[in-house]
Amino acid sequence: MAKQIPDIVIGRLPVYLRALQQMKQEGRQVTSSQELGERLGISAAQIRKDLSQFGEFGKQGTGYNIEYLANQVREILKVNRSWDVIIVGAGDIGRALAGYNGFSERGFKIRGIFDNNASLVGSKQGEFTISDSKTMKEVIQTSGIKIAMIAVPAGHAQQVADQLVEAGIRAILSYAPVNLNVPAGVRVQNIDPSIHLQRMTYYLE
Amino acid sequence: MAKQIPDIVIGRLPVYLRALQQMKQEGRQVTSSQELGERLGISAAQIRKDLSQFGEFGKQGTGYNIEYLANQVREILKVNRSWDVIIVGAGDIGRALAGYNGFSERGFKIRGIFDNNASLVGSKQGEFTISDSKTMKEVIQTSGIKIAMIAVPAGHAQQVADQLVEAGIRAILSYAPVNLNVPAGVRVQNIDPSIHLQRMTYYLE
DNA sequence: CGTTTATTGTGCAACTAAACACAATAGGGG
DNA sequence: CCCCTATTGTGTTTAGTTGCACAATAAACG
Repeated sequence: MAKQIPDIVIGRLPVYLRALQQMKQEGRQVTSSQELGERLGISAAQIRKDLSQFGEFGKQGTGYNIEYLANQVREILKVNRSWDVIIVGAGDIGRALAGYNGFSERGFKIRGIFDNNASLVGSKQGEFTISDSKTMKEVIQTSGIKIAMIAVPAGHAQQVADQLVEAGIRAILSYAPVNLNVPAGVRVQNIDPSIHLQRMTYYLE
Repeated sequence: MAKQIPDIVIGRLPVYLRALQQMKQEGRQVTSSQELGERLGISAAQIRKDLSQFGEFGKQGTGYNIEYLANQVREILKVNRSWDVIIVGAGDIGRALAGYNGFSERGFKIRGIFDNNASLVGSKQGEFTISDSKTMKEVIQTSGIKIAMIAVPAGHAQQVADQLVEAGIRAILSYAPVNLNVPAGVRVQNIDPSIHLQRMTYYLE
């Protein structure tokens, strides 16, 4: 088996990719580890070493072709294709996620939004109709969906996560401000604005 | 000067605090590094070592008093008081943030929401009235606000960040999917759902 | 009041990550 | 075609982080 890549390296690749996509949109053709590093506040050596884990993508003296490198990183991250995603919870956050058009160009397609509140089920939310949570499992399994975003109140999140995992979900992005416990093999990422803010207050004043 | 605490340790403290607050709400009085670690998927030794950077908060044989430890962590993170925060951008995300009641019990108070779209200015958003971005600087300076959340389109985020920093903001939580460049002494945290999702797809399939 | 159990705080060892520094070399200019 | 400049990929070194293991000790129990 190939050498195990550190997760911290994987975590930086999406940031590199976002910067490359932006450079491309600016009409740029090539860049260097140094320029990329300056934009991102990361050392050039680290960028080179991260990329070298996966192959040789640059040219000495010249740097990296932006489009080529972006495609290589997409391939590494497996976002050179489109992943189906569902949203659970049609409150403010769920609806904001459903209305966000940034997913498609980054490798994701929203396939549905679910809620267990009967008064919301059936109503339109942008291009989506809110579905009953009871139908979630069937949708996940018939479409083979592997990724879900949880946007339900903290008190329901663990129960929702359990249902999702049981239905076959393998990656969860949770907006609920609680720690989720999931079996090995299921990945979880958390977004909790208070946590992010508290991480900065230590340094203030 | 006291020993420099690693940022990675600071980053775990809010997670510990959230778990402690939850335990308290469950009516619990004491816990141990082991129990906390199991809940959070972190080794007990790491939790003990992290906390030991700041003092001795536990009792051998017994563990930690939950309320006491939570208060100590709040003090370390400087969230044993309330920080004023403003929101810039009154789109879906800005409005969801304005309507979220989770901030107050975690040390933050939303002081205003700003947008430069004249057709939004003046309209009510929950308990807040959307203000014109032109008035932002004055509000920041007269109230001495240090923290802002950016929820504007990617193309405007850098410019908004520049204005905020110039007005005196020292910590920014950005929901815009771009890298912000800020001077030393200003902290930035980014929330970009695509980045979080792309960090997981590597491990799928 | 001694024994047992649980659990902390920490020195040290092991591991992981970042930075340094340089040989190799692509491409441009004369 | 040779020299110069820019820049990669990587071996080595340095720095940072985590885990191990245990002495110290608090509390419970008989």
